[in-house]
Amino acid sequence: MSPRKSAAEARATRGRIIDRGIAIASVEGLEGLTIGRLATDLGMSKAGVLGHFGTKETLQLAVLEGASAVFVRAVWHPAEDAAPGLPRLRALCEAWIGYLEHERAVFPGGCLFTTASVEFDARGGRVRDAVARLSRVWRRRLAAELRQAVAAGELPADTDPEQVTYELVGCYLALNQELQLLADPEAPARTRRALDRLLAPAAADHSR
Amino acid sequence: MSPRKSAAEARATRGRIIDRGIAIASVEGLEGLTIGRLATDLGMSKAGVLGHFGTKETLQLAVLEGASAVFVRAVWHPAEDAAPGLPRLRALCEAWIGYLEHERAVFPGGCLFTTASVEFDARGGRVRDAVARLSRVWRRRLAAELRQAVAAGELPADTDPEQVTYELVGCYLALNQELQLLADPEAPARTRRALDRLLAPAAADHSR
DNA sequence: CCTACCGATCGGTAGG
DNA sequence: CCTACCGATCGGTAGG
Repeated sequence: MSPRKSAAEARATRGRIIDRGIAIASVEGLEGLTIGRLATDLGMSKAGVLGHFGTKETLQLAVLEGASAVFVRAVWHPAEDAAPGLPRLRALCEAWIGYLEHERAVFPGGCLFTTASVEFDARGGRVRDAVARLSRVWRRRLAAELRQAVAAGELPADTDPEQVTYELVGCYLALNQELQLLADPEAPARTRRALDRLLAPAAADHSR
Repeated sequence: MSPRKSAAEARATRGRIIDRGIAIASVEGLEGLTIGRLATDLGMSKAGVLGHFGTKETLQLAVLEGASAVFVRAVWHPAEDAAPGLPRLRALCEAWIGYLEHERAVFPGGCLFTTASVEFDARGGRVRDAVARLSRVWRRRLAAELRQAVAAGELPADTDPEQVTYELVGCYLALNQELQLLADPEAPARTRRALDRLLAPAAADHSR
């Protein structure tokens, strides 16, 4: 017997559903993502789409997980080769700008985490919990890298990692808004200027 | 004949619809705001609700306008008495924090403009245009006040008003996220620390 | 993976 | 402002 193709094919179909779901949810939100729309886009029946997930909530969680993988690939992986501390922080922040500016094919409506964060921030449920968890994980990553930069003497000793993390997140929320809502081409340059100040090396601290 | 009450009553009903609509849209978004939900909440029929607006889009625009009036009353009016320039900027920013932190009765799901901005940033149409316009008006207000503070020598002469406006907006987007999604009680304090740096008086520029 | 179907709800209209 | 209704679409199920 040749190996059954159905299991691998099912996995491939599931991947196609998730990729399309990410694109739709980026524009319409995770609630605006409907099973009927997915089925039409993919040339499938609604039951065929839903069969892979069972419920819409499970589909939403799978789409969120898929988007997380995209974020890791686009922002985290390119920075992994940089030295820990400030060099890696700068690499992460530059990749983060590129992710918001250029991943239009994957996220035509902008960063799905920003969309989902605002969409679910006043609700309960597993999707909201997953969004909050991903947000906390990313903030902890940034704070850990900031602590390492402080310990290495690359950032001023009185730097508050949580404070800088908060300001970094704010910069990227503003960048997403200027790119998506206001279509302002100067937004990436403004983000880089803000980063230059937030991540100014310790040696330059008293000179500005 | 006594003056007809119906016109005044109709206006009062319209106001009740908008107030309830703001609260619902703050949680569910302007698309998630449905005429049926509004009718149920207000003990009216769907046709009775829709009759005041004609279409859902007009209802959404009216709710947005109502939210704008709330924002002006909560953030702009309290700062009007402050002196132009840096004092008014600081008053605006402090009222802005209070607006996000305490207006839970009006906006149980957080700032409606943040919600609507993300919800419509990948769409076309009149609602998206209105959201973008309100966002631009507020940014211009902040930039004008910043220019005045620079001209008065209250902020360093090399301050870029658009740059600081961008960073201010980012701070408040991050504050909204930390309050709504992460329920972090330290968020207002972090915002104030960021403001102290962004709006540091010119005289203190070389001392930090 | 499909067809065929379910009750609920959507925005909106007719007519009063 | 109401009742009564429209076609479309929602998430989900039965049965294959």
